[in-house]
Amino acid sequence: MNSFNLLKSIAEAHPNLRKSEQKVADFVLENPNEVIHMRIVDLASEANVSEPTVVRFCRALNYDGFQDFKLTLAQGLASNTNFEQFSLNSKDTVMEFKEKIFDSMIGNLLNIKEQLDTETVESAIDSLAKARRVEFYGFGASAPVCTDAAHKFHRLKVSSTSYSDPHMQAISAVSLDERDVVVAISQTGRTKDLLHTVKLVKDAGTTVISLCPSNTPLSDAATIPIHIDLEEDKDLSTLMSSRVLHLVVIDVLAVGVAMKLGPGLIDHLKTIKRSLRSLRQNDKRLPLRKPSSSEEE
Amino acid sequence: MNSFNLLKSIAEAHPNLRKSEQKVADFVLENPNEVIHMRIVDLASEANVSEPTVVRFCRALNYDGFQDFKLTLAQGLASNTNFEQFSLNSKDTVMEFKEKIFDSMIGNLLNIKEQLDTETVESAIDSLAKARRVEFYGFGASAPVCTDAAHKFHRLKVSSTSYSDPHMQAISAVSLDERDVVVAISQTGRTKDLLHTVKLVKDAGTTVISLCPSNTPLSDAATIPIHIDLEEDKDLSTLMSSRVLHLVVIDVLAVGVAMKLGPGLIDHLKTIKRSLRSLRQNDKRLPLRKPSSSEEE
DNA sequence: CGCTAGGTGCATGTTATTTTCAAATTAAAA
DNA sequence: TTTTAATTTGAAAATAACATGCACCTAGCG
Repeated sequence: MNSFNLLKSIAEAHPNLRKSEQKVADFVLENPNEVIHMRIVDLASEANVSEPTVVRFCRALNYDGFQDFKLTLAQGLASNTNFEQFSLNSKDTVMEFKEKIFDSMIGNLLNIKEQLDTETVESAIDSLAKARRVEFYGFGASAPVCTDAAHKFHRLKVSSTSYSDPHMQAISAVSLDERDVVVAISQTGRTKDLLHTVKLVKDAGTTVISLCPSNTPLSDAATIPIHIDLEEDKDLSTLMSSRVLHLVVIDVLAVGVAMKLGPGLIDHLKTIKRSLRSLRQNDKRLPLRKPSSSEEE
Repeated sequence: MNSFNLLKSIAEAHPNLRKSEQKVADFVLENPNEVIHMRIVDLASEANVSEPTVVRFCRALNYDGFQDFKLTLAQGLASNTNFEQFSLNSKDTVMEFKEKIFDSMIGNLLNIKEQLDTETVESAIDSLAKARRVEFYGFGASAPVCTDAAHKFHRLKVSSTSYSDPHMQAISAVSLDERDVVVAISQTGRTKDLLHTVKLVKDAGTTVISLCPSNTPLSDAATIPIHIDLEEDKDLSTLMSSRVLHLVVIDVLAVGVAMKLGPGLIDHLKTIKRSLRSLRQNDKRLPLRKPSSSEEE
């Protein structure tokens, strides 16, 4: 992902560059799309510097040379289909904010994909796979995430429930012990009631996996903290993205558990849909549909 | 997007190429990521052909020369970070399936972003903005989506509820009329109970927005059908993606409604978090945190 | 069997990139 | 202010990469 931020990193490095190198930097920042088709001579003359300076500029940014730089730039521009944070203007058309919302979602997914620590996820999967019971706790916007998670783990034949009521959580919490696992989900990592419940279950020796930003009370309290750090909230981005990110991370956990418990289970996720088929309405006039491409509602 | 299909187009052109050019093609197809950092000499020797052949190969594919080809290839690879459908092998490492799950999610988002019909979305937003009450109906995996949606619309001061119990749906359904809107969410578009409820509310003149695949009974029954068609289910992809896609589409609707009801509401989505602050735990030893970057749970 | 056309690689020419080194500029000290 | 050292910059040469012309080879056809 170093290419992803190339332009940004040029801008950052800008002050540390030499005067004539800055000229190059300026030109590149202004016309990145031209640059990738330019030869070093062209770029040098356009930026009013000599060719060696261009090379030095590339080296200063830790590239092997001009070619390497150009290649990386090209990649950056291609991948960088601005999956950036968005900010909504009240005069955006539907088309525009639709794009913005999707792009920012995608950008956040890309970030978390990079960020997600594999080892932490592995140990989370381990403990989930061994658990006697799994409970998901979360409030507000995280409540539906918990429901969904419990639903998913159920299919893996893992005994699981979700609670978004602090009393229910507390009641359930005291019945858990070291054989169980709690997954605490929070966008803030600072919800008092959730922290309270987590303290309860930790006292009983239960493993607590957290899904929340790092350096938060919840993250600190968890046995296995999975950090979900979004970029600073530009507008509504955080609001919308976190729950989706939580869902996707839970998908990763679920698949991991499924694979651990036996390859058959992966199929089990799929086969359940058959038992649900009777709940479905087939098209009346059409011949029988091809094996449905869908699954449980 | 011509770069997007570069590898594919090489494969297509393959039979039309000369024998030695095919050797080049084969090598490129097998090691695209190496190629972009190779010099023409390396590629030539790796593919066991001469350098001119490599150039001819590039020309045959309508590029100016080797450089041009390499650049385009690099771009293609960058954008094309195979956001393709995945298929899980039971021997995948955590790292591997993590990537697969995220990539397939991103791929699906990109697809739906393209696919989502702006006009349909606009009219959905219109009716939602005018509605007296909005109700979200869905079962199984779609139930949490409904809860989340209701939650979100609540913040827009739109009176909304979600039901994932067929009886509750039916009871509530008969109380609606043409001033109300129902959003029916389904991954299959064929859930009998949901179809039944939809029939009830349609009889009362209520607008029904559906989120489900096209050409399904639900989609046909809806007043405003929003089509969510995923690629044929490769493994678990559909299973995991649809609910996330539904959530994101609902985000789009919610933002649209917020913008329609008045720009203040966009802020309202954000300001609610203040009222929730008291539910949070601040770090005990640290000075007061900077204005929290988070929001309601 | 020989001829022709298309395909291939060698060797060379051309162009682009990198390095070297000296000039110039700037900063620092006297 | 002048001198000196250090850093920055560009000119030119060297190197490496790429493209092209041409000759050779192979295969297909008469």
